[in-house]
Amino acid sequence: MTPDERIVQYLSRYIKLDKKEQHFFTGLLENQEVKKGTHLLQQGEICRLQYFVIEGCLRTYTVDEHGLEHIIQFSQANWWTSDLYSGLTQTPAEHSIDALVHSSVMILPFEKMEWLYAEVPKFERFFRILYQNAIVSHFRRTRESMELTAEERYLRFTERYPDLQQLVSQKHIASYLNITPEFLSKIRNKIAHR
Amino acid sequence: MTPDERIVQYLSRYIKLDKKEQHFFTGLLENQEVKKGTHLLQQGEICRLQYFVIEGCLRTYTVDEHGLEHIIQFSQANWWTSDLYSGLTQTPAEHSIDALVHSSVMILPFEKMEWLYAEVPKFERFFRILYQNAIVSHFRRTRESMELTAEERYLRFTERYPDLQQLVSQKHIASYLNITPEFLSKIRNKIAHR
DNA sequence: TTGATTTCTTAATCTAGTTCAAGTTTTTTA
DNA sequence: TAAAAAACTTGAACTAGATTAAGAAATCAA
Repeated sequence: MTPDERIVQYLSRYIKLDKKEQHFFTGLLENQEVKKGTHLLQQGEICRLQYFVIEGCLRTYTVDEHGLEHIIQFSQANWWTSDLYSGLTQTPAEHSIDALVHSSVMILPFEKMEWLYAEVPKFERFFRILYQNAIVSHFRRTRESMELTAEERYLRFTERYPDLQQLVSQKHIASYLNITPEFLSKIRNKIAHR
Repeated sequence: MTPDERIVQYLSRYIKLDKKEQHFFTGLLENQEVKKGTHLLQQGEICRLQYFVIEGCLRTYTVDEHGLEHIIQFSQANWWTSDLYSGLTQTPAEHSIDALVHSSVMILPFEKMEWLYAEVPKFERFFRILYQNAIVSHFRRTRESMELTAEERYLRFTERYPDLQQLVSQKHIASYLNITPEFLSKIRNKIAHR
């Protein structure tokens, strides 16, 4: 399947588009192959693009004032990512985005969004549903960060994303869980000897 | 202004509705006066209603397995709240909602949503924008919980919500910041003597 | 393929924030 | 308006997780 076909199939879970609408949409997109380590967005830049992952894995992260990286989100196949606030307001991004493995992404520029909504209002519905689901995930993450210990969060992570566990380094998982790599190592050791 | 007028005025920031559309929308709503302490949703129930705060303040929180409360969100005037996942899937709610002070809310039932979207598609746009903004806030909260110390989070909170600081108890602010009331008390003492 | 770099592990020491407990102030209720 | 309940404060003891450091294992680059 081509990337165009992949994203259209993905959309069909949420909205039904006719051929003309599909074509209009895919006409706004560009496919990009992204090598491992490539930066798609740097903190401080203005975010002009939204990324839809066809395959591979991206990370969205910030670097705090002590130089520590904090991974806010991993984005695997069929996930969208960008710095939404920066993209909407055209102000400098708080987040950086890069590829953790070789990836294939579709690019949808923010500047095309109002045109898309005007031409195919079904995309208002699509993004309404997409964002609705994203909010549910964010609530869950906030809840789990408040209720669970580091070990519990790690176990949830391995259950929820068994594939990610293989794909990305422990250092990155630790960053996502908001603990140090050293402490994650101890947690894993403890779990293994149980 | 009546509650109907208030919510219509609020909507006009995002979408332009004619009289007929306004009327259709307000016809789906009910106004409710909520006394301090009233439970609008209990963890475990199925969430059937969405609340829009006209005035007052609600809290959305969970109770963990140790019986500790964690406040996920405060909702003041012009904020929406509900347990979105429960409402969308009609499964038991993870969150509870109650009123921290006497409040006035508009109620929009989940079961009316598809009808609303069908009759007035502009509401797809409205909720798309609403959810978009909510995601921006969630990202910011996640980032701050990862990057900042308890004291820094408290200072941000007081800057961002100076009014809430007056309105709700320190116990609740501590819960929102994910620290104990004792530790918040110490932070405040430290700040005061500086 | 080897040397360099990065990642992971282990252990000692440290600290931000928790827990427990007791006293004080404020708010609620009858 | 008095008494009960809830919220806030303070301090001592504790702990989950951080920091530092050094070695081992894995990965990468030439």
